[in-house]
Amino acid sequence: MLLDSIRTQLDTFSKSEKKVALTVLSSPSLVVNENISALAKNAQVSEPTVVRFCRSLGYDGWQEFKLKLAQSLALALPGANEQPAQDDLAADLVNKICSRSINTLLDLRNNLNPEAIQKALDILLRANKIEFYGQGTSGIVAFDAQHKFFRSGVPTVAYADPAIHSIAAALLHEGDAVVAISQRGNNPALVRSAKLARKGGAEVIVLAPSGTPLSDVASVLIPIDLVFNTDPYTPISARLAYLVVIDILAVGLALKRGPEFRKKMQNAQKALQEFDLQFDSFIG
Amino acid sequence: MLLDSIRTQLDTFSKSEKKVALTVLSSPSLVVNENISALAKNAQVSEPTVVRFCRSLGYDGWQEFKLKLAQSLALALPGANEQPAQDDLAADLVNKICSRSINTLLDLRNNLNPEAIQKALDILLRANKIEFYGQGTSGIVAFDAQHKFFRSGVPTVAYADPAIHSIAAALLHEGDAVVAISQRGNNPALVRSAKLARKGGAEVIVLAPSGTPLSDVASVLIPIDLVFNTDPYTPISARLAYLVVIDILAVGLALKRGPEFRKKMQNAQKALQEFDLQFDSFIG
DNA sequence: CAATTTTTCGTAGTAAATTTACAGAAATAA
DNA sequence: TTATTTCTGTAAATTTACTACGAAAAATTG
Repeated sequence: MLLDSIRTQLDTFSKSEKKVALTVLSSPSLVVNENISALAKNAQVSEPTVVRFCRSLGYDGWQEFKLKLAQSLALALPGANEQPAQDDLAADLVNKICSRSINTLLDLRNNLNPEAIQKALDILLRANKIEFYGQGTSGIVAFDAQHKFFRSGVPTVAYADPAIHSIAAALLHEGDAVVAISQRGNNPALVRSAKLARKGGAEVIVLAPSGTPLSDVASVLIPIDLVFNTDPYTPISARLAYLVVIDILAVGLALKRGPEFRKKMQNAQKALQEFDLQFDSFIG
Repeated sequence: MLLDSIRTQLDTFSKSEKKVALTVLSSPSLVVNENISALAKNAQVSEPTVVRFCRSLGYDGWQEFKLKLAQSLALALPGANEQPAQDDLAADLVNKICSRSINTLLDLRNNLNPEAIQKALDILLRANKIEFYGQGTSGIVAFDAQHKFFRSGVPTVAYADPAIHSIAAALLHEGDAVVAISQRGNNPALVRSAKLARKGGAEVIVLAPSGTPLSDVASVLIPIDLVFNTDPYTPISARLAYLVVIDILAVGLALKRGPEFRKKMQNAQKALQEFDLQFDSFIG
């Protein structure tokens, strides 16, 4: 969600740009229906400042920003932005959380940069070894990634412990790749490990919001600009976006590797089935 | 859908306007990304004709039309409107996998049984202790669940090892709850542990496809009937559905527990932030 | 079939909106 | 303080969208 992304980056803006940001957040639909001078007037800044604000967010200018905002607002499914209330029936809960998750992915689909994916895939394809680093929720994403890449026969590990991944990072060489995952992008241990990895000559693919400390040390940044919402009632649906990006990378790599991979994958499937059968007879 | 509306009105347009209409229909995204003169050139008409075309559709002019079209496209699933560029692997990949994931969740929203959720929540609310069992991919889901429920102050553990969870299951009593997660629903170890748990008096919530061995031993079944696709190129997006169901349960439980929970959650957030700061100064 | 009216459409010009260039102001560092 | 960098607004330039008008084409009528 674009608005979330603005909210997250609020502190990275300058004083005047922040005025613009707050105006946009307080009445986004007004922004979509008006032109740049109306917004400038509303935010009590000059028009160029509005343009600079748009650029800070990574857009070409006002035009593109307005368009993306309009799209983002259009995606807001009914109920998706409402907080589930206490007396909600289960049905309502199901609706709201599903809708919110769907929104997150719709948003991802519209904003995920294919070029970044392409670059990341190039690195992964050449890598001798792939390591996934993440902590907390992102640690789970890291393990999921490891699980998925491992199945396709690529040598991978995942670390969720800061002490461990900093050691691991120091041992990397040229030709190795790290995928650093963080939903807030400001985990100091992770930033440090990413730096270490790069110093050793490894490539670092970062999955994090743009404009964060972690994103700055990336060889390739895959920006995921969704809010890390601290409201406890809000499910951290951003995590879904991360998982889908991992899916994309895993499938992309598999496709690039071609038939060799397919065979390995089938073997893995087969091994799993045989295990089940054996186990079945074992336990009776 | 705006494009459909253009298609139906095709015959009401004049000759030149029809050219515009056909151009828009053949590559809508081009229209959204370009300006009026690009479209005019592409359709081989003059710019005012494009404006007239927009007016014929009932819009104020090009600006409004473009905005509405962009919104309309944001909502539509891609592939329906455009031919995916053959050489652009990354963009295609992003689209396909996102769309597939979105469809999975749309499907979930339509089919998830709220009554089952309600029953599961009742059990979880009463539970003294909650254990999550799952293996392989579902093991990651289990850990994710543990992570989420743990944060809300509910005593929970997650096991992904069959040997371990069968021991754990044997130790459960009345008042305890197990959430057994399986994407195929036929993992013998998991079925066995579920049976053990029930024998000890614990309630077992099952997340699995209906009609599977695991679903038969459930106190409450939350059926997730999505295809377990064995095609190695297909990401197992069913996993997303499981994660969202976990979200629903976690949020639902949090809501039922009310403000007491909210406080605990805030404390957890605070602890995390303080840890970051400490760690920051520690590593310099 | 010619004359007239109506509709369609492009050229050229206008108005508006967005963006750039630049310079002064504010903040930061030395 | 002074120097340097960063921010921000003014004003000018450019791009973009739109209007006015008239020519061509089509439709209507005598």
